[in-house]
Amino acid sequence: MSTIRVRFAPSPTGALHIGGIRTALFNWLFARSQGGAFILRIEDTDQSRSTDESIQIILDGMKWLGLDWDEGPYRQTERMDRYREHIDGLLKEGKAYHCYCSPEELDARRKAAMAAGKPPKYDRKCLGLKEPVEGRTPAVRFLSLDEGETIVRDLVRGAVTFENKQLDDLIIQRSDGLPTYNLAVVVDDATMNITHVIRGDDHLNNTPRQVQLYKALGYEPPQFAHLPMIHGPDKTKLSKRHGATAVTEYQDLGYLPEALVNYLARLGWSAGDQEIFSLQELIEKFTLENVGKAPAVFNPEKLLWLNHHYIQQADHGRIAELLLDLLKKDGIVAKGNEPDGEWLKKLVGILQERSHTLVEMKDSAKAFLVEEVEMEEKAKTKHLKPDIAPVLTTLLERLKAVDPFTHDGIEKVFNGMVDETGLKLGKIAQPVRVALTGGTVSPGIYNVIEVMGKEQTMKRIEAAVGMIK
RNA sequence: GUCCCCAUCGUCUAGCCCGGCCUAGGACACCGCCCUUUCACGGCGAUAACGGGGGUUCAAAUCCCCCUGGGGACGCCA
Repeated sequence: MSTIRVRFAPSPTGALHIGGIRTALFNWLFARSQGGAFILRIEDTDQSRSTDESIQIILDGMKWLGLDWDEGPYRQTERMDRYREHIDGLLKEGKAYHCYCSPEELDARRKAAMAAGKPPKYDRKCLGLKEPVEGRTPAVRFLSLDEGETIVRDLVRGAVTFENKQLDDLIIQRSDGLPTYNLAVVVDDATMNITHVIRGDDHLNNTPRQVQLYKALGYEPPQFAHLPMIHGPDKTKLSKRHGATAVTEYQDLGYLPEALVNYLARLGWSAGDQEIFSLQELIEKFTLENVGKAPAVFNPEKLLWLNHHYIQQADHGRIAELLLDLLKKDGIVAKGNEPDGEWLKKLVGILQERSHTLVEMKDSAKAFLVEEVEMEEKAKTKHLKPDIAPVLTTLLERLKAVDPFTHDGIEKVFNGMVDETGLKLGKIAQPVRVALTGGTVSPGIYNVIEVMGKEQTMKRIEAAVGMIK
């Protein structure tokens, strides 16, 4: 039994897309669950669109999500000799031929065919050519079968039959001498001994041609598994116009990698009723049999719910570090002037359960870190009225005496105030909340006071009383 | 237009392969109630789906056919 080898083969032409990383995840999960190898290969044969920066984005994204690879990253541009050999071989055996048609001519003929209701297939104009065409560098086309049918046995879809006459002679080498995707992918998968090609559904139509190429080249085709697409709310292929689709965007939006992984895993795959999976559980439970066939609409709300879940679960220290990064990025915390680590953990502790993202947490944390609170006008006029000033002043006095300055002691002071004044707790708590945080929304007021500390609490309540007068 | 794929709550899905246990289960969202010092969290509850038509069968969400609908591919992109 040969070992299982799978690969993720992105093209470095921009952001690392949600759909792409989902494909990577499924490949990775399959490899890890089967004890196979996961190979990373960069498909950069299109030199006009590939960039090193994009490669870095791919590597960073995969590392962030914890998808480690066993081999690579290989780059196709480093394997040109291999492609050339294969192409020359096909040429020699008459399984490929030179084509001198220009892209413009081809485009015109393709459109004409479509308009006439015919399959937009290459007309083999150059097939019988004996002499080179003057002044043109040829591309190379693969001579495909025009009779019979090619059957793709797909692990998620079953047998898919294509009539060979529908398939045209695809270009395997550009006129600039570089191989095209269809050739490079076949040569690489064959020579890298890839056993399972797991990729997006949008490649299903390429598969019969690739199968023919494998055979023409004398290779055994691998097993195929085509994953359903991820759609936007309008049920079309997920793309930029649907909003955040890049992995880095989710990172910036304050999502935890385990939330994204968990969410993506459940898009097109399931294991009974289970919703929450650790990476380890995913590895244990992942099978291609449980991959669905229908496309899935990307649902940001559910991702948000998962992110909230993982923020609750996460270690306070880890969240504190991530939070600190965001705080610095926003200039709320200056470099060299970081808050105490233990204190920050306490802050995380009270912010955690109401934060769905790290960015949300950062916004709530701001009031605890700035020198001067920004007062929301509406909150101020509603809660900081003259009649509350004496209450705040009394409260201030009593709070001053609380020692240790912790939740329970603070609570006693408030309860005492409620008993004496006959006011409802909310009537006292809200003004204090506004005084301390500048707004009407925050964690429990005793927690806020404790974490803010005696000094800041005094200062801010005093300032509020001053503001009222 | 041609080819290919797909079809269960608004969304992700379980069930389908091996028909009966399905009065179709779970989750997100939404709505209601409870908890409550605000906002959340949490708890409880409700609404909500087998696209249509034909078969096959004692019995179909499950098997077959057609229709419809949706998607994808049709590049010297990957």
